[in-house]
Amino acid sequence: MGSAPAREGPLSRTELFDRALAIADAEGLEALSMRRLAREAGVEAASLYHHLPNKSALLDGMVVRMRSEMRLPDPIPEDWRELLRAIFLEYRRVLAAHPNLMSLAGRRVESDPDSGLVYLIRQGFEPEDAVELWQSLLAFTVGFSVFSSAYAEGDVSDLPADLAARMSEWRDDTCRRTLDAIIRTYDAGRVRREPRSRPAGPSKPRE
Amino acid sequence: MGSAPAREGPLSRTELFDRALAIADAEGLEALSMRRLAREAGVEAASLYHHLPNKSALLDGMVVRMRSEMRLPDPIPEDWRELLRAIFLEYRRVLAAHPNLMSLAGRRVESDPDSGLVYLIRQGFEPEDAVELWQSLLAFTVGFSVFSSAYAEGDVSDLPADLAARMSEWRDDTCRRTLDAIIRTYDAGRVRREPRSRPAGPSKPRE
DNA sequence: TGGGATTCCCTAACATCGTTAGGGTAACCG
DNA sequence: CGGTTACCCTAACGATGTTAGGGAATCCCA
Repeated sequence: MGSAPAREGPLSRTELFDRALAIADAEGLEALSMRRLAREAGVEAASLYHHLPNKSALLDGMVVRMRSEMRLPDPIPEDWRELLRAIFLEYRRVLAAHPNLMSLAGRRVESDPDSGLVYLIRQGFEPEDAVELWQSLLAFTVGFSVFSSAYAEGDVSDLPADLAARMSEWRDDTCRRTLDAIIRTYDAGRVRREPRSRPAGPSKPRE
Repeated sequence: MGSAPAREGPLSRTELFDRALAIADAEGLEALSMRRLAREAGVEAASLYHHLPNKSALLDGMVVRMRSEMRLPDPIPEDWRELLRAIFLEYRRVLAAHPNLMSLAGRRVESDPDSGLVYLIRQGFEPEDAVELWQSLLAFTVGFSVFSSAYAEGDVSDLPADLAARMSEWRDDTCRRTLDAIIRTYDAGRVRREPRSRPAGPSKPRE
């Protein structure tokens, strides 16, 4: 695995994050040690501590680095429901692309991408509703991604064999279907401030 | 912290799981080492390996032990929607009671409590729908619990202060509200096999 | 009843881990 | 020119999971 044992310039934090991510992707999180990362970077382990306070900061950086891989469709969808779906399906895609990082998925880290939140509010959501919707989508997406990664794939108990098999598949369809369910329900149940865009059916009041 | 340094009988796996859970609850997962557990059990570290193949098996056992704390209301709710809600709210309660185990919450382990699945099917769910509903509820519940635990509570970026504050609260209301949203949507959208119980509105076919 | 096998614990040790202390060299800046 | 900083080094500390090998007690069967 490419590691030039002779360096020229000094290291940078982002280089370390990249290399760490590569190691974890290729061989799992438990293969990522400070010594291993140092070797890969052509440096001794102790030198890393001039760039990082500790290993936890390294993991944080990897999570941020991973999230930065999110890409949204170029003409951003006009309909906010579609946008939300795009955001969280994309989040799932990125998480699924790094299954070895799944155990870090719940790790909260500075500058979460919640600028989408203010967008929701600008779309006429009451802040309370917007927060609940955002939290729900985030929780579901992360949870679903964790389960769909092979992260400790145990046997599925003593169900009828076909059910057991189906139960260990975590399909994109299911994820999308439930994301839609959450979005639509919160759309229908929210307190409107400024009416907006399309018909959207009779908004039956919540409860 | 109760640890009788002198043993009489031999250890049992369940005793080890109990003690391990106690340690993790009290001082966090990183305080739980094989040596520490051994000391707590009045035994030397190597002896543990006569009862457990490795530490991973210990963690598995702790997860099972934790799940066994789930209790359902004694007269089991007749309405299956209410039952589902009870099951997953209870799961959340148990998870929240062991915040230090949150990073293990995604760990799949033998004999998951999916006997509820066959119950759903017996209630007239198509197996496909039942699996998707179960997976969705499970994913959301675990995800929400992970986020609501303080598991690495970072700053909440640069939102307006009130929003940021609200965003780091993960309320039971929200959990229940979204669980209901998922349950209701799958109820309305499912393919019925034997008609059952209440009116429930026109079942518009999925997609 | 005797004796081998099994159960259960021990002491020691291995490699590896995150992290810190302290020193050296080169570059930069006044 | 001289001091400070940036960056890397070697060496070591304490702790981790795990294995090897041995010893005592207990059980089971001839």
